[in-house]
Amino acid sequence: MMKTYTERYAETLTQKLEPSLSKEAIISLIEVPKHRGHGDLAFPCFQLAKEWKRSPQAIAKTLAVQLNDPLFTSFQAAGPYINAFLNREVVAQETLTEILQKEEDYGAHDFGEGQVIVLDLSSPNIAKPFSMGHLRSTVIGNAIAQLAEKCGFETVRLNYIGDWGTQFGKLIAAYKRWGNEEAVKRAPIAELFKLYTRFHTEAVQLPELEDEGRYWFKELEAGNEEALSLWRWFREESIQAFNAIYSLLGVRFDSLNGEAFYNDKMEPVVTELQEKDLLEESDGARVVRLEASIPPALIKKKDGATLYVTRDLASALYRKQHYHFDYSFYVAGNEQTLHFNQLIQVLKKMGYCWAETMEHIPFGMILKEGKKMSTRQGKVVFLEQVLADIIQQAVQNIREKNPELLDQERVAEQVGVGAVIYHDLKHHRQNDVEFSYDDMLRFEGNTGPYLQYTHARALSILRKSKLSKPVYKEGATVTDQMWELITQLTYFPGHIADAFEWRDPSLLAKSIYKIAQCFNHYYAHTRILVGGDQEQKIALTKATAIVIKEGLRLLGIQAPEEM
RNA sequence: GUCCCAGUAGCUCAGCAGGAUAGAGCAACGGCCUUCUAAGCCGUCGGUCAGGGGUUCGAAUCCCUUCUGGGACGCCA
Repeated sequence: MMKTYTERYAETLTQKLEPSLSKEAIISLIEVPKHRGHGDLAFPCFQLAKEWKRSPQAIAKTLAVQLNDPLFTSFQAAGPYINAFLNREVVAQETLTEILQKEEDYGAHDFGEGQVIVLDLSSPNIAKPFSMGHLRSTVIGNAIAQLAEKCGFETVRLNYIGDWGTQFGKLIAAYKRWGNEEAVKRAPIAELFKLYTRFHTEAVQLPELEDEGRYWFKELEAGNEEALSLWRWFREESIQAFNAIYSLLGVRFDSLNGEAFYNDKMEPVVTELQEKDLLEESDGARVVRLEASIPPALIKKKDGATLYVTRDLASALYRKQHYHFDYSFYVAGNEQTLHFNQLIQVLKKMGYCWAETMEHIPFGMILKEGKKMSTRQGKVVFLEQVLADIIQQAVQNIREKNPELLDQERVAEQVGVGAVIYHDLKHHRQNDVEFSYDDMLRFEGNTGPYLQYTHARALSILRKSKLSKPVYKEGATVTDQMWELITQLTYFPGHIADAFEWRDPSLLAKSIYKIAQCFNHYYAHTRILVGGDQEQKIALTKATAIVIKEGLRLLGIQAPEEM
């Protein structure tokens, strides 16, 4: 692990610098040079220069010759830096042995042991299409959950389905006017969405439609059997359709408790707020006032109906009670930042200090031509369609490139889905992502299929070699290209911890991409099954395959053995 | 109007708890399949890091400001 090498370097330096700089200070100063010629680790001498009132160049020069550590082959002064060069043979041996021994456990941490994280992710709305935005929440949330598990946490994945609200009144009204059972059964989401949008377009001309919608929602809340059974039916059909998507994406949930589940849990919260004297009246609505910098949280409408925050308060309390979480993550869009701030603040005012452990994990929107995709303008893109198209593209590629491949459909699915997931996760979580079909249908360069392809080729070599359990023995020449790759492999465990700490799967995506890139450089220039040092070369290939596969798994992407 | 976020190569994005020559992918152009899968590899082209101030030995990175784009701002979720 590179961190330990940094520590080793720091220890060596500490012996010479002890009174002026502590080991911790030295560790934080050490950096990985951008350019290979500058070695593996660098120590800048600017701080010492200040303290010792000598030029950093002079300090580097005198200090470099005093350093000595068998783990390093040399310490070179280069201007104001002391560049350390690791002993490649030793590091290669240590790292590859560790990977080959631990296999998919390589990169695991234990700092989360004994702690529970609940994650709120995906949360699609029934009767609305599963959009690219929900994809982000699903895929980012799932990757963070996997990372958490890799760090020792126990996780609970919650899908807080949007299965209640005035839109169901509208939907029932629309169904009763224009609906058709067969059509809904055939394509539930598309059909329900059609009804929903038709309701909105026709309501412009026919204002009484709105009243119908309100009427049916009231009936629904009052427990009208006809309304309830339609609601249950819509919900079931939608969930089944969502499940098809989830199974393609390889995401499972521990709970599907949606908004409706909390219907009977909100009144107690309102009562509690009242008892704690936190509710105030404002323009007929009931609100909780927060710090001046945050607008008050609306708990009840003028007409007494509850609101988003109310429901989330109820769900937060329920989740704490039910799962005893140590952390609670909400993977939801950037635009909901204010809402989650309010939620957490209200809980704190209620005296629940565990609200501190709740965290909104925001992500950027998917844009089309630089603008938000809006349902109204029909700009929304159905994930189902995207997945179908992309899998089709993968089928075509396989036919062209590897027609003898067995199990083509399954591999096409893995590749297509991998492309979609990776395309999403490679971007920094909080940045908006420009939606581009062309980009997603591209399987070259920094893409999921590139990583899968690299892995498949590595396995292909391993299949051809007769060594099933290669061992890396010291003594092989570590070439520059091998070294580049090995260095990247040493970073992997640290990158996993970083990705978890920053709640950002893109850090892991970058790490694997870099590994794959280095392997491809190496592979293109070295014949692995020919010539000397064969076992070492095979060991390196195997270690690379293990790490890429595990990295992809953490992102929620499968790694086919052939493609 | 108030508050947040972003502006880096033609396009999509990295780099941003300050550090040595600003990086990928795509697109364009030119190479590499008689030997481990060409979904690959190698090379060329391409940047006043939005503009202006400041802090610092040193700024794409931190602070201020202007411009541009986006989002959030009480009865939707």
